[in-house]
This record gives sequence, C-alpha cells and structure tokens, in this order.
Amino acid sequence: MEVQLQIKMNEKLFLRNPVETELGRKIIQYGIQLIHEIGFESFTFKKLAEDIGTTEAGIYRYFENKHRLLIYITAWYWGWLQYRVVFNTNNIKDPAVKLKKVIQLLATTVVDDDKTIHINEDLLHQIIIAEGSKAYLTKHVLEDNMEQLFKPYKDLCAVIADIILEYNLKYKYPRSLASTIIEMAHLQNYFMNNLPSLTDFGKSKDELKVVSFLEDLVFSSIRKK
Amino acid sequence: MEVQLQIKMNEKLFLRNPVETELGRKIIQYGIQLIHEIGFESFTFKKLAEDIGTTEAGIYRYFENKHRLLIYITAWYWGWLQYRVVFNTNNIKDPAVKLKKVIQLLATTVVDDDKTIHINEDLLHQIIIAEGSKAYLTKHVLEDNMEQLFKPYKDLCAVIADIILEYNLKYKYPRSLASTIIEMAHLQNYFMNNLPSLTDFGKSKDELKVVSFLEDLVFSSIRKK
DNA sequence: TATACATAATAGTATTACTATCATAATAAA
DNA sequence: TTTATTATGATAGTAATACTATTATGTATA
Repeated sequence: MEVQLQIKMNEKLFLRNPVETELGRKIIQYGIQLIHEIGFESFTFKKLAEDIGTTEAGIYRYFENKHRLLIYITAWYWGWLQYRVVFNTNNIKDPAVKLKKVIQLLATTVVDDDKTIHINEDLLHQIIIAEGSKAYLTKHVLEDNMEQLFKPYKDLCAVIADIILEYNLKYKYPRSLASTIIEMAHLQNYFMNNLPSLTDFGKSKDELKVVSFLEDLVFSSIRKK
Repeated sequence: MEVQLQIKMNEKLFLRNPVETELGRKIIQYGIQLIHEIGFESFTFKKLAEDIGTTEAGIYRYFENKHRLLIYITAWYWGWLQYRVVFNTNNIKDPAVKLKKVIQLLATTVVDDDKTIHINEDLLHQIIIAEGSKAYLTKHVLEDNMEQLFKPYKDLCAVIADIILEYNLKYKYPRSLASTIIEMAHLQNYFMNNLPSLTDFGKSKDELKVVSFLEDLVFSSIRKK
C-alpha cells in the first residue's frame, strides 16, 4: 500500500494552490532547491522561472512574492514536523521518552520522506536552519500572524509544551522552553557549522552533541525540584 | 568629568571610518533610526541619504552595502554589551550574581547611554532583537567570519562562557549555553511582543519574566549535580 | 461545440543596488 | 602662501529586482 502525505496549507499563503498543478509543484520543488543553493536574499522568481522553464509572471500567479513562498515552505515544514512528532510519540507513555524523541526529530538530519514526492526534506531542513527565522523577522509579522500564517509553528510549539507539562505540570515556562528547543535545535546546528566558537561542538560537528546539549538543558529545567 | 566611550571597530567593516567624520556619524545615527523605523528589508541607502540630506553615492563611500552597515551596528552593539558586562560584573566575586547581571543586561530595556552621542542604544537594542540574526544568516557567513566581522559577538559569548565555568567547571556546554542565553534573551522578547503564543509571557509582556525564564533555564542546567 | 482554464510570450514600470565622473569647499602640508 | 589632499555634493548611468498587464494558445471539461 502506498501512502501519500498531504499537508493542508493555509489558503492565504498562495494565490493559486501549488500542489494542484504541475507548475505549482515545480515551483515548490525547484524553489526549495534554488533557495538552498543561492540563499534567500539572492533568490528571485526570475531565476526560479529559468530553472523551471517558465516565466516570472507564471510564478507570480501562484505566490504574491518570494517572502510568501518562504512562509509557505516553512509552514509546510512545521506541519510535517508536527505530523512526525505526533506519529513518532504515539503510543509512548513516558513523557521523557517523548521529549527525547522530539529533540531528536528537531536536531538531527532528515531522511527524505518518500511520502512526499516533490519535496526534498533534507534540503528543506537546511533551509529552515539558515532562513527559517526570516519568515517571521519582518515589519509585517503582526499582520502575517493575524492571517494565521505561522499557525503550524505555533501548533508544534503547543504540542511540545504539552509534553513538557505532561512531564512536570508545575513547570512554569512550557511554551518558552518549547520555542527555545525548536530554535536552538536549528541555531546550534548553524553555529556549529558556520560560527563554531559559539558552540562546544565546533570540532566534531556532530549533531548528536546538539541533541545531548538540548536534552541536558531541557531535563535539568523541567525536573521536579 | 566627562567620559566618552569609543568602541574600536574592525576596519574591514567599512570603507571609510564613520566615527571620524560628521557625515559618517550621521550615517550611523540616522541609519539606526531608519532601520528601526522601516525594517532592514525596506531600508536602502537612497532613503537614508534623503534623511541625512546627502546622496546615495556619499553613503557608499563609507559602507560597501547595507548588509555591511548592519554588521557594523550589530558588532558595535556586541562590543558595547561586552563592555557593560565587564564593567558591571567587575569586583563581583560570586559567579551566580555575575550571571544574573549578564542575563539582566541582555534581556532588559536599555537606557540611552550618554557616553555615546550619536548612538541611540534603545533603538539599537530593538534592531538587534528584530534584525540581529540577519547579520550572520547569509550565504557568505564563512567569508565574513574569516574577516573577523563577528568577533565582538564571539568575544561576548566567550566572556559569558567563562563565567559559566567559574560557576561550575564541570559543565559541558558553556559556549552553547552562552549563545543560547544571548539568542533567547532577544528571541523570547521578540516572540513575547509579536508571536506571543510561542512564550509564556504574552499577556503581561513583561521582560522581567524573560529574565526569570532565562535564570531558571541557566541555573538548572549549570548547578552541580 | 463552447468555454473555462492553465500556461506561455511579451512588454513595460518603478525601485534597488550599485559605479563613475566632475566640481567645489575645507583643511593640512610644503 | 601656494599646493595638495580630502570630504562632500551633484549628476548620470546601468543591470538587476520586483513587480503588473495584455494577449495568445493549447487542453480539459460541460
């Protein structure tokens, strides 16, 4: 049996739903590749159009601008991660085991998921690490947030916060700790590879050390005192 | 007695030293204002030139591009913060007290420092919160880092890591914890004000709660077990 | 067969991110 | 005092970016 994974996206993220057409799927697929390759600042719809073999105007029919495309792919990533968190912690009773699973899912390299054809999850993971925060670090966060564009991120954060509370109902900062885990899983990885003296893993460049750091951080904080 | 604070900047950050001329100082002063006002993406040298009453080409004589200006002002901020950390923890023996001071300096609103005339530290602090990470989240981090452009950030991180080790010599992740404190001091503040459900302080919007969260996080992690 | 629809092809605009040149005023060295 | 040097101003120009608009064409659907 073949299972196909579809993540329902907020309709405000696009002008025309990219998963419904060939060109739309190509925009996502090649968009991820190109952003990964040249970085979000250098990325333009014109270059993407050339890669795909279509025109700039063609891409504008799907996305208002490149920032919306970035929010789209980050939102997709958070939705997918939440699916993986829920799937992989299903039937686990011990919240400590769940939390370790969450940290591992967040901080280690992604293997390409066959359930999604046009999305390369490994590249996407690397984009989230290097460009993810640019989705919300803008002057129009508040408006974007009112349109619920960041809901997948917030939902994931809430899922993790719930596991934290399951572990220790009295812990006072479940959401902040959850967002800290998410952000640091990515940022420590980025620092390790690019600004190694900001971490303790610069030499080995081993992402399992990021996992150890985060586990230590989290479990020290939430253990019952 | 009047004390004037000068922070020595890496010469590679600029083409012509902005502190040495009237126009240069205006570029910094009005640059901070304008980036704060319209955000780094919308910020252009042309708009800045109009604000100052000079020309675009005039500003290009000081900075290669707007990204270099961003690195310049963030580097200045980290240098200034390190000065404040060293100054404020001087003569304190207890590393726990020192660490609390560091967290407070990082996470609470800055009062404009009279020792620097052309820099509004409060605006700068807000720029660091919203735009700071864009200084290093680029495709050319490695080159920029080789030119030592991020040295002030790394130095500050090292200073904090040393205090952590002073508290507990056996703690395994002093640098990663230091960079986590720095980043989270800013990011939790940003989330609190813009994406409140990612934090536990959305309702009160009280930065002292960010301080409490960070203190709890740090001291749980580094206490001797 | 009509028509709705996705895409392609083309053109055009304001703005961005620069570079280059020349003139002029102020300042410092000879 | 003359001569350089330096800082700035004024102006022009270019390639690329970030779009919008229009028209034509092929293809699936009613």
